[in-house]
Amino acid sequence: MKQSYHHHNLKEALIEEAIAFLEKQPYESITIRGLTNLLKVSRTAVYRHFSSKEELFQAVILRGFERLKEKIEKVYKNPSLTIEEKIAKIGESYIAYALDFPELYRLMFGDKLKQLREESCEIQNSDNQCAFDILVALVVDAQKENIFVEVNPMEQAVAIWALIHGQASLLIDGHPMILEQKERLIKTGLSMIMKGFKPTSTLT
Amino acid sequence: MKQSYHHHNLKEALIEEAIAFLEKQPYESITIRGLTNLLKVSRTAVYRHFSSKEELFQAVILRGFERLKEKIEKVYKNPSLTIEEKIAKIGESYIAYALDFPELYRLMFGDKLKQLREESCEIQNSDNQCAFDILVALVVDAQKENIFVEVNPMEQAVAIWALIHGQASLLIDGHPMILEQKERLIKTGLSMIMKGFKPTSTLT
DNA sequence: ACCTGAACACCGTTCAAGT
DNA sequence: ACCTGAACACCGTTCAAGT
Repeated sequence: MKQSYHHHNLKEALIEEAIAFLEKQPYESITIRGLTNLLKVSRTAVYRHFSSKEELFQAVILRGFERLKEKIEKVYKNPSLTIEEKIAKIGESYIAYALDFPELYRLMFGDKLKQLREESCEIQNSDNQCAFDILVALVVDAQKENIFVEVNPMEQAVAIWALIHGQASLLIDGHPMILEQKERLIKTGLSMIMKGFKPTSTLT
Repeated sequence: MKQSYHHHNLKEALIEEAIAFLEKQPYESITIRGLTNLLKVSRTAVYRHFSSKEELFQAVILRGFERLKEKIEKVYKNPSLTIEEKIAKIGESYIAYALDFPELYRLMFGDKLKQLREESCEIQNSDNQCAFDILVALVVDAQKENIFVEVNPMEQAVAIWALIHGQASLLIDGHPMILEQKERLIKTGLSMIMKGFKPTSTLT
């Protein structure tokens, strides 16, 4: 079992352990010494797989985006859901993810190394989409069914993303009062999206 | 001139210099040695005014919130603006502030010491309001003039705040593409707020 | 209300030398 | 593909002793 680290598992084990650490302490206070001690390897072993602490956590961030994308994709590809339900459920899933892994989420959307974030889509299989691309596709669907007014889908997608991301951020880092009202806030946000983009609402 | 630091200005100078540093480098890479070298004081002089680096930056965060509040308050109290204009202009000002001082903004809304953030209102003069309170007041005004549907003003205020904050975050840390579309994104976000909350839009 | 200078514990990272 | 052990530069912070 310990032998396994000697062959091909250490890289993976480091990423998984780093994610586990992030659930208990912030990025800044995680040390390579602490990580390696827990994995029972030497501190220098990290440098066989990553050139620096930062590069290790780039891999962690990438993993975080992959998982978020999988979660969202699962909702998008669920054939039993209407488009309205998908929009609602993707928002909920997204926010749930942020609340489940707050420090990982902070790292993903913080400012530590954005170069990699731009790559993060191309790294994946060529038939895959970014989490954002899924949202854009959903907006296009909504426009086709006349649920959303027909403007540039990217703009609507970014606005929705900003709202959800903002809600997630405020729930994680904001005033405790906000967290108490979680359910109602999600509902209000959703109603803001739906009625705001609905073409029948344009009689002033 | 140098004498002034010996009397009462060092605390203030440290805060101002720290904010200036934040415009050029991230919080993590700012060192107390670098700060004090530039101010021509000894490294240990900081501890006459702050018990730690963290406490110094708590003061910086507080200053950041004060300035943001002033900026928003100025718009709110401008009698020549309609409520719609105020909503639009507060959003723009807020986002402009985040783009002008990205690292300060990250610090303000990151997770470094939220204890102080909860105090940040009470520390100010008793006749003052939080930036958020101003937004709530504006929402109440909008409800009175029938621009917004009458639900709990807090919920609408948080939803708006989340959207603006999310936009600011994505503009600062997101894909460069988003920054290029800044003007249109702000416009789309505003339209999402207005039409979404507008009571006349409720015919499905 | 500052100064100097030395020291401490703790980092990430490097290197030499092993298996 | 790991190990040990020593070392380096750089932190925040503390302390003793000054003015």
